[in-house]
Amino acid sequence: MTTEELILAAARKVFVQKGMEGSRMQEIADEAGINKALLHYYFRSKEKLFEQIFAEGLKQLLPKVQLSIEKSEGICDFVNFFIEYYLEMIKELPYLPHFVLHEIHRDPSKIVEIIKGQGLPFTRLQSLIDKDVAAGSIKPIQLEHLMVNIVSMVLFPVIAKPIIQAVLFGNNEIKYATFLEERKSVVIPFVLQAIGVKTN
Amino acid sequence: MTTEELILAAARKVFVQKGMEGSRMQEIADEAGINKALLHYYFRSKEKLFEQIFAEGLKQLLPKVQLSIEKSEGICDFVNFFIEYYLEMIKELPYLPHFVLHEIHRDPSKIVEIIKGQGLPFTRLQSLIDKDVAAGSIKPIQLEHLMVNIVSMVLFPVIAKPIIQAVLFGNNEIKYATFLEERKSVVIPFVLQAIGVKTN
DNA sequence: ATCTGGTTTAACCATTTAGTTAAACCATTT
DNA sequence: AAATGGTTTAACTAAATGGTTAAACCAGAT
Repeated sequence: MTTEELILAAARKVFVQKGMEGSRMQEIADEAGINKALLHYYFRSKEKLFEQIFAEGLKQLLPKVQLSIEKSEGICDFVNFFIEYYLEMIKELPYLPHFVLHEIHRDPSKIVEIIKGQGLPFTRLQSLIDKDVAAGSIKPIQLEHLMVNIVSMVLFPVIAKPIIQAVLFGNNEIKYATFLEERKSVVIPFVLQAIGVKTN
Repeated sequence: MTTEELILAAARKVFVQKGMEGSRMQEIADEAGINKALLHYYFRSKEKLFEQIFAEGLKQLLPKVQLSIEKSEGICDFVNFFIEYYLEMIKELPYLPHFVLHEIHRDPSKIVEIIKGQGLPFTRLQSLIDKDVAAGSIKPIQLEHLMVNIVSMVLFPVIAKPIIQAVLFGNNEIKYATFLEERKSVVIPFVLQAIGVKTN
């Protein structure tokens, strides 16, 4: 592992867990097992180092949408792919959503640049909905609300982990983990039923 | 307005917007129009002042659950009351959810104390569900998943405001505001349909 | 008027923290 | 083996920041 990769890995760990303002360059240096001055040698400033971690994080969060839309033949497919992908991702990177959301909240201007050129294929998704509505296989629903509903139900449970674990599961870590495991088999039917897909 | 209230109002504004780590005592003093030393005269430390704002914030977020459960005769009532209450609250305090979530994430031990003694009436809610399931008016669903689904769809849209506004509405503030206004009339039917309540 | 005691301020202190510098290190080339 | 040049370090600087202190302020009591 090169020094640069070492630094990035350490920065990722610290930044994602504590955020830009909660992180210290010294802590990142310690985590990487190097001198603090080396951080500045490889990445001029804290801001520059942070940008890299943040952009990388945001990019990991978005392409799932694109892929899910492209793979889908109908809205039902999309719901399945999308929820499955996202739940898979947060299992591996549970801190990512809160990190990205918090930093965007701190400086909303950062999205603009990164999202520019991403150009998600919402028109295709819209036509999938239109087709299914016309066929009478789902009830009419606004694309934006459907998207937000799904993303909410997938991401919020990890963003609010501490409070959910405390309020609903008496701070029992295992019960919370089980709960997360169940999400896939709960959220998919929940959404499908909500948009009026006939289930057996 | 007393000096103490002045400080609390300023601290609320700054802390809720920038979080504990992002806030400076000087900024709070400026916001309150007083000397920085006065903050320490009234509230010994940043930590103490913050605790007060945070506890107050968390308490504003929870009682809605209690009230909604107590007022409801069936799960359908609950869904209506709960969603309506929360959407009303975030209209007035849109920064609160992100603030509370972020600070809990930073130091999860804080919940434990505050939630202790809150004792939400989940057993009553469970019996409401059981009754409606037995009567065949709704499909079986786990209380915890239903709760999380609803809270997710209500709170996430404000937590993720910047990203939703950018990705879905081309950063058009008004379109986002309209979207939020529509949530009530979208989310309530969405949930009711999802749990199998017959709608006309 | 002046004494008293809570309130407010300006000036200060100690620590933390991002960032710099100059020297040391070390592999590769000559 | 001496020179070269990228890499790493220890020591340092400047600014920011939470917190303290001693004096000034000021309303109400004496």
